[in-house]
Amino acid sequence: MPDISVILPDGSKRDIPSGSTVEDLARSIGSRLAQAALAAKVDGRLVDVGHTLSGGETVEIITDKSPEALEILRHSAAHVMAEAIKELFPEARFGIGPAIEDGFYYDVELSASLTPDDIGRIEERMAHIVSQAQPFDRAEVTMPEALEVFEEEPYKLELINELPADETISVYRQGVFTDLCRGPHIPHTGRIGAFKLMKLAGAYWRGDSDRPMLQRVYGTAWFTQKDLDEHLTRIQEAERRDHRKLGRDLDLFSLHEDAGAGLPIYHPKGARVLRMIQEWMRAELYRRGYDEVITPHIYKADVWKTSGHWDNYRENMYFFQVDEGEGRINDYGIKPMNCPGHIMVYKNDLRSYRDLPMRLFEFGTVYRHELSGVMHGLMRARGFTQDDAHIFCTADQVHDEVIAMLDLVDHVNSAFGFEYTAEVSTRPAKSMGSEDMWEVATEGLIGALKARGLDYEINEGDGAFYGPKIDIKLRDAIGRTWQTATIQADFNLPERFDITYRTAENTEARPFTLHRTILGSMERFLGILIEHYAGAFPLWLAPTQVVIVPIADRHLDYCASVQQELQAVGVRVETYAENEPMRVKIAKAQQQKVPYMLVVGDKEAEQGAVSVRDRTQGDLGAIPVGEFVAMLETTQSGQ
RNA sequence: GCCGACGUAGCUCAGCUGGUAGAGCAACGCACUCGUAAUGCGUAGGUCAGGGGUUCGAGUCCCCUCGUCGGCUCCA
Repeated sequence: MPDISVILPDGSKRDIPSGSTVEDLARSIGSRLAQAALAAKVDGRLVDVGHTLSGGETVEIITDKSPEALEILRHSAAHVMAEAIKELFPEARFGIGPAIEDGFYYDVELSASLTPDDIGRIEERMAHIVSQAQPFDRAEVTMPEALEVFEEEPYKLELINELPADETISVYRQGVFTDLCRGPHIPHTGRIGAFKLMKLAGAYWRGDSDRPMLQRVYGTAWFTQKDLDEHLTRIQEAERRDHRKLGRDLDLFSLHEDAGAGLPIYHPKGARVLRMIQEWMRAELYRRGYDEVITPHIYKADVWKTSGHWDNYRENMYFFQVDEGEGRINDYGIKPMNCPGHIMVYKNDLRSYRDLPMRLFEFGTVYRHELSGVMHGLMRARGFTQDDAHIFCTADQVHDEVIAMLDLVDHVNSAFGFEYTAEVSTRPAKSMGSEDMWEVATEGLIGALKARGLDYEINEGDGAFYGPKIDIKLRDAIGRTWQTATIQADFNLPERFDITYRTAENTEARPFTLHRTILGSMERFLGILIEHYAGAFPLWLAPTQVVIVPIADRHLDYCASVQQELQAVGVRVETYAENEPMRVKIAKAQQQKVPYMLVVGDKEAEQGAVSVRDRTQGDLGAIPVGEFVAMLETTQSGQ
């Protein structure tokens, strides 16, 4: 048989007999590689190890070391789960079952709801299937054949019917389960080293709330038990950091059924942290040419009619009626956004190009009636405070304004130790504003990102109908991403409220409006910070920075004088004066994640000193009070 | 809003197939006055989320509402 040759990733050529598969190639290179081969990338396209090579391709063997490997494994695990479900529930009809970050899921339609017991049974079946090392068999079929194979699978039929008529349709079979699938898959089910089913949820078919709701089973899969264990440990770590739990343990905030869902109530310590962030932010904004405004929480409905909220956002708003006397009844709406107030400030006077850019900011508390199922502690609430600002500027100022915002984003994120990425969303199908405006605004955004050397992804057509936007996603201490800052151009409001300015040529022009938040919502940002720091706020944010721990009652007087001395220089300090052994007080302060504990006994009282205990480093020994204050100042100025 | 699970003391949880509610921590009181992560003893604390129903009897079974959790959808 004549040889063909393929190119390996290192650029070398390798001759193999014609008709060889990827597996044959791997074996010809080495038996270890043949053992390790999971799939391959042929000319950049992922294929199974059973794929027949035709010669001339560039071939990269995928092993469990490859970046694509886990995704392939998890996709295969989804098929194994589907097989198990089909064995247990023959009436099951299948939707889709992709690999996702950290795992996979499969959507199925069943006559009855799955229970946690069922999950256990499915896992057992899966373990059995894995132990059998069932091969994944690939076959290519024509459209009519595919329609026949899946005649009892309405969801699969829907997917097939949407494929282009000339598409090669591949199906994969292992055991009793056959799936419409592009592949590739691992060679056989035995390669799934470790898996676990994680949770059950409802999911609309194709994400459409008008279509049937299927049952979604989530799982995770890894090459080794060790990897799975580490994954489970990471989940535990995330639970340990959960801001809802820490918020209670650290006495930061609470949520009350009686008060209403999604309405966080801040306790003194939570309020203190929030105010620290706001004060810091406010100083930063003044420095950057912003002016603070304060606007009402409610407006007459007419305002919301003008702004468009009445027509487009009403179901998310709280409206109420007020009897103003003599039978006059007015509708009022609670603000879900701060724009109208800021616009009114702008509109209050004639504006000239000399006034621009005008940067108005507000810590504006807004209320949105979010769907009942979406609330999540501080991260998703119905009442929250945005660090909101609107910049009114001319077209040619957009670029510099956006650069300034990105600069602020960078400053803020690095102050808290976050890395971040940017995404640009462009014009959607349904949108307003001229092509020209979109062009200018989108270029302004992208140009600014480039000027700052920030990498970004583009979400084509994902912008708001009123303008393009940049979203900033930050990455916390354990690698999770959160959306916080958003920078949006808005063509809608200037139009609706008919705001203008006088140009240098004494003509009337419409300003550009840029809407932006840097922290997003204070609630969400605080929640992210709590989880990022696992509750151990850095010194400058810690609600209590120092706890004084007297050893015995006779030291209380001295404690009071130390406390006064610290308070005098603005240190947030408490004394644990209750009648407990000192070990207990230290344990409590550690649990409260207080940065410094000052142990005070006979020795310290005599010498005018304090024994400093750092929450992470432990006992640092005794130093004079003045020295401790200097130490705090040094640490704090690092911020 | 939709699917599923859940809601017992301030917190974490126990309470089997219906028979009149329990622990640890926290709180309060007393004793101990203590040297770097939890002193001992005692006391008090619950309309078992709320409402309705089934039953001789409901924390336990059924229905509704509210809330929480995990997803979906939404995120002008």
